[in-house]
Amino acid sequence: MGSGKKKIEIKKIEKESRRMVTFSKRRKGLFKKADELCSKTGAKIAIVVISASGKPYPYGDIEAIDATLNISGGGGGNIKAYGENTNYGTHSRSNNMSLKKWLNEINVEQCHDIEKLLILKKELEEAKETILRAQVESWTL
Amino acid sequence: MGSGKKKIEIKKIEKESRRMVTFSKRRKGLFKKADELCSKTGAKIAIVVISASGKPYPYGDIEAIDATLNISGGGGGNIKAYGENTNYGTHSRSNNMSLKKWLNEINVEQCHDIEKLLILKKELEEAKETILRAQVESWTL
DNA sequence: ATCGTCTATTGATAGTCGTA
DNA sequence: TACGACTATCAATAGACGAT
Repeated sequence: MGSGKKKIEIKKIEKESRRMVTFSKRRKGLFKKADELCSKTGAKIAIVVISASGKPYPYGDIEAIDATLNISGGGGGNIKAYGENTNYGTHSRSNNMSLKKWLNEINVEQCHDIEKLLILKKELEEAKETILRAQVESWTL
Repeated sequence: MGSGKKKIEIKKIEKESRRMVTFSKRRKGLFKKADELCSKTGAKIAIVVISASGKPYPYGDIEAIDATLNISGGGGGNIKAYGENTNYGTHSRSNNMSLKKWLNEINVEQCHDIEKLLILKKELEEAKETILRAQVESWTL
């Protein structure tokens, strides 16, 4: 049997493989939490998680994010997300490249379709709650 | 004594006051989860939660998001986040108004210093290990 | 009211094993 | 190698209460 959860460790996980497993599990859990918060309170949530290896995992409407980036058009922007301090270097890329393209470029050789399928699957599952959602939409936003 | 957690209800919470309480608690929980995921796996996370009343609660670097929106400049953009289905209407606002300004306008009476301190504290803790690069541009709300 | 605290109860997950 | 399932164990939290 598994030994269950141990005490919470704030420290970073050393082993690469185990860290990936934890990342996968917790990312899933985080998105689920977002689902619940959304469903129960009618909140709108958008999340972007970037793995330690630099792979992006968006939650929410990718198209909208992408569209906004496209609207942004030219101009370089500093990429900054939680966990990346101002003084420790921000990675910049051209705004011309949309997030969508970026996703495609980076994920070519790694899990790309799987992720899309998972997202699609999630959306399908969400569809079951569409009625509730519609109700939620009409709240106040 | 409290009756503890009941079974999870996917339904929206009816009562206004109770919904706000739940929103507050769960938003806090969501951010904590993000903290843990970030600390343990070195992931970069950016989140924007918009309450049912339309109040934004960002997690991550607000400045970067704001900057990007500013770069975006003119042009209206559709605000779309999870929980808002494509077919059920997208809420739009002018991109001319930066997120920051929007935050100021809306959160004048409610934005707490505690939140800022927590974020700062988090960033300081993270700074110790920040080597990995994030690559998220920002994204809209 | 709005918030923090407490507690019963549910939910999330670290580690292990099985499968592809 | 990687993912899925399982399960012991810890974490999150709904509701009640008290403080502000």
